[in-house]
Amino acid sequence: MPPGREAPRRKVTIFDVAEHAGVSIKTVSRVVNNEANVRDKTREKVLGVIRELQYKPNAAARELSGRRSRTIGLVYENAEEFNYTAAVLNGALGACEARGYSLLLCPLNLPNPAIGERVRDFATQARVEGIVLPAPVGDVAEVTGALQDMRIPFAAIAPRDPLPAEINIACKDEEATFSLTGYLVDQGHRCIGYIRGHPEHGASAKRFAGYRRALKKHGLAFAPGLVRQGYFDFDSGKTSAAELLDLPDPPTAIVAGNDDMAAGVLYEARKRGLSVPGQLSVVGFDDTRIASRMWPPLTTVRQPIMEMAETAARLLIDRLNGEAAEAPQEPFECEVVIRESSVPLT
Amino acid sequence: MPPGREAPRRKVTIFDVAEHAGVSIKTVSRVVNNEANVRDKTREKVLGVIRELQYKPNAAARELSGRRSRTIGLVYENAEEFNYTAAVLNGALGACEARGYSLLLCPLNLPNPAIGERVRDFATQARVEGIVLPAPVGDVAEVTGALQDMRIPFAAIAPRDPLPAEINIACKDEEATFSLTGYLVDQGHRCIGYIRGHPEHGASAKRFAGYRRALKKHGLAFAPGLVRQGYFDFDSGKTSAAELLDLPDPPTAIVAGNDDMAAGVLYEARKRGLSVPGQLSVVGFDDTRIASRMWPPLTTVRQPIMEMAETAARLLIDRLNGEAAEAPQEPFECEVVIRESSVPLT
DNA sequence: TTGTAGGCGTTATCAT
DNA sequence: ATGATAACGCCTACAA
Repeated sequence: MPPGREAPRRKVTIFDVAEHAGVSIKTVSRVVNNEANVRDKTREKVLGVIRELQYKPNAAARELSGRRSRTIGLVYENAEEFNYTAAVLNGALGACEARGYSLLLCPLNLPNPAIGERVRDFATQARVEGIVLPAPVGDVAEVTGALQDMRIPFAAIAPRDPLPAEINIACKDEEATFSLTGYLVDQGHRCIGYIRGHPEHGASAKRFAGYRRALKKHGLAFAPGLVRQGYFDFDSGKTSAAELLDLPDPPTAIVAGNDDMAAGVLYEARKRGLSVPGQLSVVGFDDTRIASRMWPPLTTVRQPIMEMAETAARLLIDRLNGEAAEAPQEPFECEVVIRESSVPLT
Repeated sequence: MPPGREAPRRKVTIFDVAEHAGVSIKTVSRVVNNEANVRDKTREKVLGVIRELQYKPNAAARELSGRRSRTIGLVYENAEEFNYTAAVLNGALGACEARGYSLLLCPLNLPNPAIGERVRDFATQARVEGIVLPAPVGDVAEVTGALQDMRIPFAAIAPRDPLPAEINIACKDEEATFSLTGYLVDQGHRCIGYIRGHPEHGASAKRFAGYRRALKKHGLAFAPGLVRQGYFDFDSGKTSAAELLDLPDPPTAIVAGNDDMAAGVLYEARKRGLSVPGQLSVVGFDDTRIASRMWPPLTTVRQPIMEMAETAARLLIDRLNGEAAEAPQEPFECEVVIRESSVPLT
C-alpha cells in the first residue's frame, strides 16, 4: 500500500469531515447525499476531505436515522437445480453493486404452509426496502400478499399473473417456443413430444402455448398423449421421457420446457441406447450452463436471465428512490440456439 | 391471519416492552441478549411481553450502538461452474439463519490485481464481522492479507495453506483420490490419466498426491505424460481429455480433479464416439449435481461441501461471539460413489 | 446557501 | 438484580 494511504487509525465520522473542511455536518451530509443547495466550491472542498480521510458513511447510523436500509432481498425457490437461480443471483447482485445496495437472500422450500410467515420474518429482520421475486415465487399468493400487506415493493421475474402495481419482467416465452417447435417441424419432425414445465411457473403455460400454436400453424394435429407434465427438474424430465419413449408410436423429437428437463430426456434416451440426435431430437429452454455441457449439446432457447434479473433489481431500486420507472418494461427477446441435439429427420 | 395476530400498527420498540413489563429498558435489553443478572421471574415476564407485542429488535440501532452487525460475508470466486458455490452458499446460509446472522455476498473474478481493494471495500461497506472463504479464495494472499490487516476473522474452506490463527475446514482429499484411483486399478486399469485441478486450489495438489500414492502402492509407474493441468472447469476438462485421448497410447481411464472437468472429459469422449465406460472409464470428484445428471452418471467422490460450509460459518460465528472454538476441526470424511461411468476393464 | 437541535432504537457505563 | 443516562453516527426539521 502506498504511503499516505494507510487505513485510518480510528473510524472517521461526519464530524471529522466537517471539521477538516470547515463546514457543518449538515453540509457534509448534503454533499454525501448529493443534495442541492451546496455551493460548487464548498462541495469540492468537502469531497476532497472525504477522499483524504477515506470517509465512509456509517450504514447503520444512516439506516437508523433515515429509515433506509439500502438493502433489497431476493426471495427464491431453493430448487434442486441451481442453474436458473445462479443466473438470477448474478444479475441482481450486479444491479445492487452498481447502486450501492446490499442483497439479502431468502431461499424458500416450496410448497410450504408457513411461507407467508417466513417471508414476513425475512422482510422484517432483514429490513429490506424491496424484494426481487424470480419465478415461480412471484406467483405465490402468500408471498405477494405478505409483501403488499407490509407495503414492500417488489419486482417479479416472469410471473404468470403480473401485478400492475409492481414491476414485472417478462420475456417472449411463447414466441420462442413457437419458433423452436417450428424449427423441428422444418427439420421434418411430425411427431413431437412436449414436457411441460412446473405448473406453478407462469412460463410453463406460455411455452406450451407456443408449442401448440406452432403445431397448428404447420397443420399438425395436437395429440394430448404426446404431452407430459414435468416440474422443471432433471428427474421429471427423465420420467416424462421414459413415458413418451414407451409409447407405441414414440415421438421423434421432444421439446422440454427447460434445459434441466431436457438433460433428463437426454439421460433417459442414452440410457436406453437411443442415439441423440440420430433417433431422437431433444431441445430445451433457457440456455443455462448445463445445456452446452451435455453431449450432445442442447438446442435450446437463450433467455437473458441474468439481464432480466439485473433489470428487475435496477428498476426496483430506482423506484425505491422515487425515480420514475419509465415506460413499462418491454419483454426481453429470446433466441433459438441450434446445437447438436437436434438434426433433420432422415 | 388469525385475529389478535395482526402486524403491529407501528414499530414496537424496547421502550414499549419495558413499559408493558414494568421494567426498565436495560432489563429488556438483558433479556433479549441473554445476559445474566435478571431474575427468572422478571425474565419470563419480559419474554411474555415480547411475544405478545411481537417485538423485534431494530438491527440498525443494535449495530450502531453495539458495534456488531450480526452479518458475515461470503467472498467467493464467481466461477463459470456454480455447482460448488451453490453448495457452499446453502451451507453458509443455513448456519447464518440458525444463529440470527445475515450473509452478504462478494463474488470475485480471479485473477484480478485489484482484489485486495475490492475485499477491503466489501468488508468496510458491508460491515461484516467475519468472512467465509471457500476455496480457492482462502489461498489468495491479497484477500487474507487484507482481512488480517482489518482484523476481520475468517474461516477458510479447503485452503492449501491453513492459517493457524483462523478457522480452517478440510476434508480428506488425498485419501479419497487414493481410494478412487485404487478402485480403478482394481478394475484392471493400468494406464490411468489424470487431470489436475486449478493450481490455486489447495485441493488440487492433495488429490493429485492421492493419485500418485495409489499408483505407487499398486506398483504402477507414474507417467507425467498422462497428466494434464486443468482449471476445475468444463472447458479445461474437455481440452485435457482431447490431449490425453490423442496420445499414441491413450489411457483406459481418466481421473479428473472434479466433476466439472469430468463432464468435459465425457463430452470429448462422446464427441469422438468413444463409448464410456466401454472404452474409457471416467471419474470425477465432488459429487455435485452435474455428476448424476450426465449419461453415464459419474463415479466420483462425495465431499460434504454443504456441511463443510455450514461448519465454517458456524464456527466463525461462534468465535465472533467469544465462544471457545473447541478442538481444531477434524477433516471431513469423503466417500467414493460408484456409478456407471466406470467399469471393469474387459 | 448553511447551520443547530432533536431524535432514530439500541447497548454500555455507572449508579443504586 | 435493576435502572438512569450517555453514547453510537447520521438525517430531518427548522432556523438563520
